[in-house]
Amino acid sequence: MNYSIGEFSKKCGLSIDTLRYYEKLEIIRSNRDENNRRYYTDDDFKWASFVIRIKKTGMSIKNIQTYSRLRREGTGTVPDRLQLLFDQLKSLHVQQHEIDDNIEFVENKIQYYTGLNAPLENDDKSKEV
Amino acid sequence: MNYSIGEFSKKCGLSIDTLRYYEKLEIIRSNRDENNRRYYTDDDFKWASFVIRIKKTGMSIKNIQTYSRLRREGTGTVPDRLQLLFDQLKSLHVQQHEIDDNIEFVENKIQYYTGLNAPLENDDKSKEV
DNA sequence: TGTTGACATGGAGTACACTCCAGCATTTAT
DNA sequence: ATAAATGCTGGAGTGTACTCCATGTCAACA
Repeated sequence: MNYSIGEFSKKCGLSIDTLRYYEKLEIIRSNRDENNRRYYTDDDFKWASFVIRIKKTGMSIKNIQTYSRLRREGTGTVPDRLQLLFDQLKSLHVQQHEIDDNIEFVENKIQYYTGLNAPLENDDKSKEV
Repeated sequence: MNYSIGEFSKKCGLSIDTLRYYEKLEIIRSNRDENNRRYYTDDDFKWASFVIRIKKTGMSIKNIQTYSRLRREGTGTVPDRLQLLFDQLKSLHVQQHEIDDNIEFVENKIQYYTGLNAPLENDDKSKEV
């Protein structure tokens, strides 16, 4: 099954402009028909789905670009790709702890404002934050 | 204790440019001496510390701007400020779940590549992502 | 007295990740 | 046959949150 850029855009959820942008960055490449129009295959869809999913994890476009290049270079680059994934995983674990901290902070602030706890900063209401 | 912008920058960790930028946005205001030079007080430092901390939770500059305005308007705006905090808390909980999902996804991908599990997508190694 | 050095302002530039547009070609529906 | 829709390219514009720069003022020190 082949898809025009419009069809593929609807299928994968990326805008037409984003697809062209990713192609310029060599992240999601397309094929061309006899009129120079892009078309995409089901394999392209699988790859696009992965790109979208890894992007959702917060991987930067630059790293996704690197990952895409490595993938094009073949199976010999699997260790390099794994490194990118490990880096991403590390970053996610860091974020996870930061989020926990942030939740604690905002909850404390809310408790301060709702008066369930003693004030956290000072007693001068005119200077409260 | 009063601080020049350079001293305050070192004390709070925001660059001089960022302090001036935040002042333009009316987030962290300064006082001026007889030569029109900014100076900051210890109360300003408390407020700046809060701004920096809430920013770390991912609150947008726009919402921090709103929060700052509400604070200037007095204690009557506490419910509005609480609303901003509750919104932020909600956003953090959403992020927390997304991060968990993302960690699961990346871990699975790593397991796929390290061959500890059956392939997750297809068996054609030439098409792997 | 002269030269640092910190500070002032307004405005331009940066990075990221798109998003939009002008101008043109081709395709599809009536 | 023609109008609307879809596609093409290169390049400009957007939003967020700063960051940098040119130019100028002012005070302190050698």
